Amino acid sequence: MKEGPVIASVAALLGDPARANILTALMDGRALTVSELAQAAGVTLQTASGHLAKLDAANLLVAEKQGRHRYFRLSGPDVAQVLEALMGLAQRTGATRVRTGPKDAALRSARICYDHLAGERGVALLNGAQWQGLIAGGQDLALTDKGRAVFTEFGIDLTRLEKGRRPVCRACLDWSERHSHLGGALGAAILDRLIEKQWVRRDAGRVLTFTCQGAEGFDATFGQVPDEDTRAA
Amino acid sequence: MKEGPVIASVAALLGDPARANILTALMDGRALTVSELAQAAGVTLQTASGHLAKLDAANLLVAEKQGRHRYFRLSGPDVAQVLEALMGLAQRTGATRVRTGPKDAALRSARICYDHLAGERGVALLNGAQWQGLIAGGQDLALTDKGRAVFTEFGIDLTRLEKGRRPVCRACLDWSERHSHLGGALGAAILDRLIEKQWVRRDAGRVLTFTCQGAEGFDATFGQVPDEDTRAA
DNA sequence: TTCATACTTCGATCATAACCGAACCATCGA
DNA sequence: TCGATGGTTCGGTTATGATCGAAGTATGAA
Repeated sequence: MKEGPVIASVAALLGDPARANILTALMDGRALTVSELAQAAGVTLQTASGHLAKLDAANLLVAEKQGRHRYFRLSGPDVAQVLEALMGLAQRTGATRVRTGPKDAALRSARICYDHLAGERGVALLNGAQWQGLIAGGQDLALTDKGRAVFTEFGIDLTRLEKGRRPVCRACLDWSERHSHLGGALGAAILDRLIEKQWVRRDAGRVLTFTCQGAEGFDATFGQVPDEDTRAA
Repeated sequence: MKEGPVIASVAALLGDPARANILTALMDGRALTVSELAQAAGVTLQTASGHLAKLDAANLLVAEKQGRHRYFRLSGPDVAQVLEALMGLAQRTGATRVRTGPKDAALRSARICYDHLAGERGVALLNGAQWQGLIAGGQDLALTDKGRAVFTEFGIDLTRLEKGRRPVCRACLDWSERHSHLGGALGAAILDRLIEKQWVRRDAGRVLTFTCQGAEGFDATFGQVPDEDTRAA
């Protein structure tokens, strides 16, 4: 049984600019309405409706109806990951003239990948957590006792995370950095907390912007530094 | 600048069954001729020629002429990785009726990803190497001193690997296992060595089959076991 | 109940691209 | 040099699919 047609059926869905724009608009983990997605894709409502029906039928999206509004979101983090992989490949192969504007640098620095922190900051988070012994296991990531203490102190309800079906710690390959950042339920919870503490704010699209205070706090909490005294702040 | 069209341009290339078959046929890292690829894709020579021209122009493939033969191979491991990512997404979203035949199980057990070991065995290799302290760093993988000794003893010329441009240790996400296996120059060298020692042989397509002796030797060398006494064999 | 808004469906248009037969070009070996 | 083999290019065919105007359905608010 050939694998080509299976790959092609998924890839063909991504191979239309309007549909790719729709999926990209959803990469920050939010749910958007048909109208919003039509606008994001630059097509009419009816065209967007047809595209969304296809993506829904293919289980790339999940739809929820709220009154007369129909909200769509990505069906899982692996969709975002495939999109990121394709962007990385496009860049490496020259399919995109890399116009290094401020937005590109911002995306590289810190962005949302589905629901967790990605980019340089995202990779730094995972590397720092491992360096400090909060997360162990290399590939089968797991919280250490020390990590449980630190993340609990940081404001994360670990027992709630562990009750869910989603793996707590999951390495998620970051294509702008070519290393992994932290996905999974913990990755998502950390991003929520960062935003809650106003260390980070959502910016245009998937861009995340650290506040000055937030960058300091982040580095102090998750940086690869001699940890005990710098974290007294 | 929207990312949709960039993603779509790459994805559209993968979205044709014949082209996807061509790329899949090259996923085991070999270079094949136009005729061989036409056969693998199930199209005529002239159709394959057109497809290959497109993939070549997009830098997804690299072509080499040898007399009247024209050989193509993937332009890098990230192409294989994108294909694996798409296969994983296809499976999760139900785009493939998972007919669990022996071939699927064999691919899951051990297969070639570009030029290194993937599947259960591939993940076990990386996990075991980290468990034994041969490779450190979680995400920024690096050889330890102990690892240098063990891999050298295993028959790998590390100084040659380090002279090349390719990173020695690289985590490569394994989509059948949802964890990373070991890519990079070391991953490739290990697979070469496994084949050389006849612990593994190439089988149909990308399937790798461990010999009995090879499975034992592999587990003894790279398994997550109390290492000192079992490795005396 | 009526009107406004969100969304879906239908039908027609039109551009695109995969496909293959035929012809041509390039290389190899007798 | 000729014939065989590998591969490219050309031209015509045909199926596909994105697009949008128009019309219809569903929901919410006044």
